[in-house]
Amino acid sequence: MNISPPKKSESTVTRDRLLAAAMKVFARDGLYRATTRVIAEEAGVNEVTLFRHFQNKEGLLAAVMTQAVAAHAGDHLADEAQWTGNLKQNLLRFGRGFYAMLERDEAFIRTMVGEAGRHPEHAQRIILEATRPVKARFVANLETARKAGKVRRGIDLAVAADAFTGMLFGGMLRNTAGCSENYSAEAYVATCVEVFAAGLAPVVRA
Amino acid sequence: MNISPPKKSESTVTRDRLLAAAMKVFARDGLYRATTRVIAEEAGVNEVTLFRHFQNKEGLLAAVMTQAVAAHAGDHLADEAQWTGNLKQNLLRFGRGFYAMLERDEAFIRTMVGEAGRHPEHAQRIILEATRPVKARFVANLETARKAGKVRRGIDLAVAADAFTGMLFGGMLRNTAGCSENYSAEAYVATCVEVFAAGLAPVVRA
DNA sequence: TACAGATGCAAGTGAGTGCTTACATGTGAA
DNA sequence: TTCACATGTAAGCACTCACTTGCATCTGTA
Repeated sequence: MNISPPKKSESTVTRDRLLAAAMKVFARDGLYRATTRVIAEEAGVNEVTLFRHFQNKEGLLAAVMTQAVAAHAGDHLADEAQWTGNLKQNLLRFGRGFYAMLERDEAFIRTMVGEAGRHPEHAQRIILEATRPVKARFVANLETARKAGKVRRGIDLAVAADAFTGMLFGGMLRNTAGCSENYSAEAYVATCVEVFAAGLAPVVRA
Repeated sequence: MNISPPKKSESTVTRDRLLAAAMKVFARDGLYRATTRVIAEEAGVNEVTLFRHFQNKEGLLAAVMTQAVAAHAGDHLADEAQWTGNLKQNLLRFGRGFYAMLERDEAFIRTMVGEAGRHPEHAQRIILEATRPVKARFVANLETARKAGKVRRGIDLAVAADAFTGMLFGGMLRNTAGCSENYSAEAYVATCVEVFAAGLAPVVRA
């Protein structure tokens, strides 16, 4: 019953290689199809070592989630632009960056979406925690823009922010599935920004 | 090797019950977790009968996909409104209906999204075929609105249509995962419509 | 009644899959 | 050298799953 777990000064490098491999295989094969044997092989590590580190597959998954949150939470925080300037330009820059991030993590995101119904606790936590800082900053930027008179009143900016990211999200899923007809991802993002920016713009009184 | 496949005048009722059960179980448990045993049990049919009808699990999946397309393709075609009137109102009605449809099929949609990377051919076909008529009609409606002067120029309406549905799509995934903070689905749809309608509205020249 | 096609039932096969056990090897610190 | 710790190797256990086989039963039609 006792698996002699590595307690102190454990080899972090092996652990990290297992986590990276698990992340890759989970994303590629899905949470269920992914086998501990393949993950261990991918990590260049013996399968038994995997169990010694993470007890079981569930534990590995949990660790991957935690690490994924930590890995992506810092994304796009280097966004130091003043949103008092051209709203459309700012939205375009943010939108492109956000879309690129979505596209980069497509495989993992897909498994998360698919498995969210089966692992609500895990999925919800990872999505919320991974999204929160980006969203908070985005909303703050939109508020800055509003204070500068670039955004009209009467719109809940938190919801609008989710609408914008949701738009990019839905588009990424469609595009990467090859279900977009005759236009590029860049064109999609540009149109999203075009419409969204105009949708937020203050009403011009004639 | 020969499984004596039912050839003529096969019992369609058994087949349909298997398809319905498969749809349900695939959506609930995911394409991989779903087992032929459970599907057969859910259909109130012997497992062997399942194989006699569909040869193997893959064949069952293909049949489910085909049927799903047929089942949903006719959705929302009863949209006879003239889009020459109030754009926001029309968008709101369409948006609500579309969102409701997404919400109704959430489980199945999630598995499709998750599995799209693993079954590109199937997924792509089903998404395209299931989406095309709704999208075509929506785009046509937007064009009608534009001809009536309710929509500005300079926007590719096909892309904009995808942006709008993508926005609802992304929002549905977020909402149903419990990752939306402090607002309802209805509020989300309303905000989407508000922003999108304003984004399409002709520019008012001062 | 006779027959064929659709279904049920019981049992089994072979291939994974998560996880365990027992034992051997390498390595760095005391 | 010694010893603890991390890892490797080999084997296996219990279980599930897709899929098969052989035979019995029912039901509608000719």
